[in-house]
Amino acid sequence: MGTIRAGNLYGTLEMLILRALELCGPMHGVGIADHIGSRSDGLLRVEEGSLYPALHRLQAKGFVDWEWRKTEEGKRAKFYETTRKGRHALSSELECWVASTRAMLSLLEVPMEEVK
Amino acid sequence: MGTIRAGNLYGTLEMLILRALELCGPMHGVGIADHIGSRSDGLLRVEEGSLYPALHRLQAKGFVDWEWRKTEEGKRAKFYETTRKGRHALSSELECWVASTRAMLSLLEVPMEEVK
DNA sequence: GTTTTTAACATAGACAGTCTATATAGACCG
DNA sequence: CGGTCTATATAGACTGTCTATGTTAAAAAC
Repeated sequence: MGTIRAGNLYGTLEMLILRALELCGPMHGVGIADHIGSRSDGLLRVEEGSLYPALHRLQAKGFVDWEWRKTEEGKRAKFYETTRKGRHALSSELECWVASTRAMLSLLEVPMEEVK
Repeated sequence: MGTIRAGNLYGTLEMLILRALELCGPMHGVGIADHIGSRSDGLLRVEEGSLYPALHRLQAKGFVDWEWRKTEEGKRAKFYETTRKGRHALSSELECWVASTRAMLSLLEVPMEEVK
């Protein structure tokens, strides 16, 4: 059971990005993708073709801001951070996701030991 | 926070159906949808336009069988049940979903109390 | 200081699974 | 027999992902 099948991020990517920014502070696109990939042991992989459209949607909704900065290697990159509005949206989306995940775990009768 | 937003079932519906059949025995389409809806307190709602295509996909893959029977109200309905192949597929899909959910919970830093 | 390589951003197009809306068939009822 | 209800069915829109490819600017190599 190596990598997750396609479509498994569906509907959760914007939330993952917002939360990563909220928890870790400003990051650039590739940094966010790396963060998600490595902190999930490569289980959750974010492709560039999903990442940038998601970042643009978040920006269009006013959930993130960005500015050009330099990475540690000296490359220019857009560093994103959440806005107040974005954190607000994240909070309710997260609540909603947790509720539906709880419902799924109950419906599927997954023992809690397997989740913890 | 009433009903879950659109798209939240994405990628999990076939698993939900298979698991419902595995746990509760043969059911017909509407029965499955009702089961999922009521057992999640209306949080997870399966629309007919999602349900039947999913059932057809499951059948095409050989994961379910069906036969005409009568409901308690005497209406004819297709009663579905899982095949051996379907239970096998369910088991690995479930394992995969649990793993990615665990990764999400960790990434999002959701306290376990909120899930249990 | 010119060329090559690389990191980061970007986008077009395919695809899959959901949703909305509508349609059909059979059973029961008056 | 016409009306209503239950269950199944499907067309078409929409959304968010993926694959594949392209662009830009800075660093590295020479």
